[in-house]
Amino acid sequence: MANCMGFHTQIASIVEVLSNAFVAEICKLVDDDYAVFRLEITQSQKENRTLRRKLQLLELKVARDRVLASHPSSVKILDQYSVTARGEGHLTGGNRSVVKPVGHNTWRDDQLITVNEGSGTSPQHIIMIESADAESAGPVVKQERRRGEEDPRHSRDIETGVPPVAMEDHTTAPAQPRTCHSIMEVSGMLNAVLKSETDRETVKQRILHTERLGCSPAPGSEYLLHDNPSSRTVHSHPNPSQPIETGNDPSCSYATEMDTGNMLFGLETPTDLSKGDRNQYSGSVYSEGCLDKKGEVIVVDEVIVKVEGDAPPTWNADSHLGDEHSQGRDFLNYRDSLETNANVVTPSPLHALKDHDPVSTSMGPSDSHGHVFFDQVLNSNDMARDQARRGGVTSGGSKEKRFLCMFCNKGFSSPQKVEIHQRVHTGEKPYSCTHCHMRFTEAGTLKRHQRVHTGEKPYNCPQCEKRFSRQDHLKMHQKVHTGERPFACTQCGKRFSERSYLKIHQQKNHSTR
DNA sequence: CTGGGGATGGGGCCC
DNA sequence: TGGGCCCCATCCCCA
Repeated sequence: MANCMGFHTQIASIVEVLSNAFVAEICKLVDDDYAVFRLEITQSQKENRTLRRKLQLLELKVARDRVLASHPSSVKILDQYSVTARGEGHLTGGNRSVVKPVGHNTWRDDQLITVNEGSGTSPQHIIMIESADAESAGPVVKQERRRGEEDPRHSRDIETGVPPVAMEDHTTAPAQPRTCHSIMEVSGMLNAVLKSETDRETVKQRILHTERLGCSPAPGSEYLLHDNPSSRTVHSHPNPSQPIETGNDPSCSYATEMDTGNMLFGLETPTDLSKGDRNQYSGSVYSEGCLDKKGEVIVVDEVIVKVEGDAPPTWNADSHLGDEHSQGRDFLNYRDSLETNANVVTPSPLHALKDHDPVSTSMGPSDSHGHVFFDQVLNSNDMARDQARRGGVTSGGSKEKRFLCMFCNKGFSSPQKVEIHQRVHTGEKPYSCTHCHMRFTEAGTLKRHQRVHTGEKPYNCPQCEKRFSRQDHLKMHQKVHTGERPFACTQCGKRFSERSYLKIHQQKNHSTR
């Protein structure tokens, strides 16, 4: 019996040893395969980066060709294949960008946009704007981007003249907000260099944070960019008082820090946080196809093309509209129209702003050449259309609208209104429904929504006793009884009670595409 | 199956 | 702040 027990003990120990060896072998195999797999992933990522660079190069060439074709004498394009050595005071790491000081709020001939890519091996491109009359050339938007080596999502930065301490190591500090940078220098219209910061905080909805960097608006500018105090954060610059390389420019300095990671161009949808959200931004949040401002400066990825005179802007939509989201179609149409008629400024819905923009026109004669830049935040052509149909950016109110949206420059009469409006761009939705996952930008919208849950329908049709939760729906419904069909199809004359019906009808029956 | 049309709900803005 | 208004997208029903 004792022998039997000992035998069993030996058997058990042998089985254990064998099983351990087996497990160890499996682990080894898994580790080996994992290493191979990781190696393959790394190689694939490298290939992706290489292809991406090639794609960018092609895009740049296309853009350059277009610019040269339209303005052979006014644009000088340089290719820079070497990384300029930077001094101690500059950012290190081989992937910084430098913004030349803006001396007099105007773009001078000798001012370069230098975009240095990290490896120093990929071609660099500088478009040097030559203006026959730089002082009158109007505002110029310069935008810089930096693409890092490890992860482009974390790699955008600006040359601020401060030590690189501000850079965050996102790989070692994942809790840190991901911060990417770009800069828009706006000179002319606001006499200001704008700096805003997109700071992907975990708090709330990745609200764009903005801060003003220690400069007051130029004396000539009576308009203020509203800085939402609720979303203001401390900038990561170690020395906030240290100005950006703007020299003694009395203008106001902002920088826009963008996360380029999860998007081609723009921000992630803010409703990523609430994945179930059926959000209208879902189709438009990546849409960069909104030219909020008139003008002749086109940002083409890493290239800034300034188009002078009344010549139409040319831009490379392919690099940004790969998915052709619905909201970007206007831009594609816009580009198409430009390509087919290179000398006519197409009456794009975006250009509608141009003619109805009291802000722009009130900026003084120096703004005769306005801006065209992509609102890289939640830019929606719907907004542009809204603005256009409401008569422009400041849409004709009698009140003075001194408080400008930092994203689209639309004017509002109070900072609170700007704050609410800016939620359009930031995606902030502070009001959440207690009955469902829906979130809203305004309290009134939430209240209205909650009737869905309560079933409250205070508006009843006097003709049919049908009840509605909203008055505008009742009003719409009453067209059924009145037979009112104010929207007529221009092609076939068919009339509809709602504009959206007409639109659908035209899309289905008279669409040219 | 398709298009028209009604209903519904969210977004945004003005007052 | 809330009401009103308009826009838009979507769902559903019906001819």
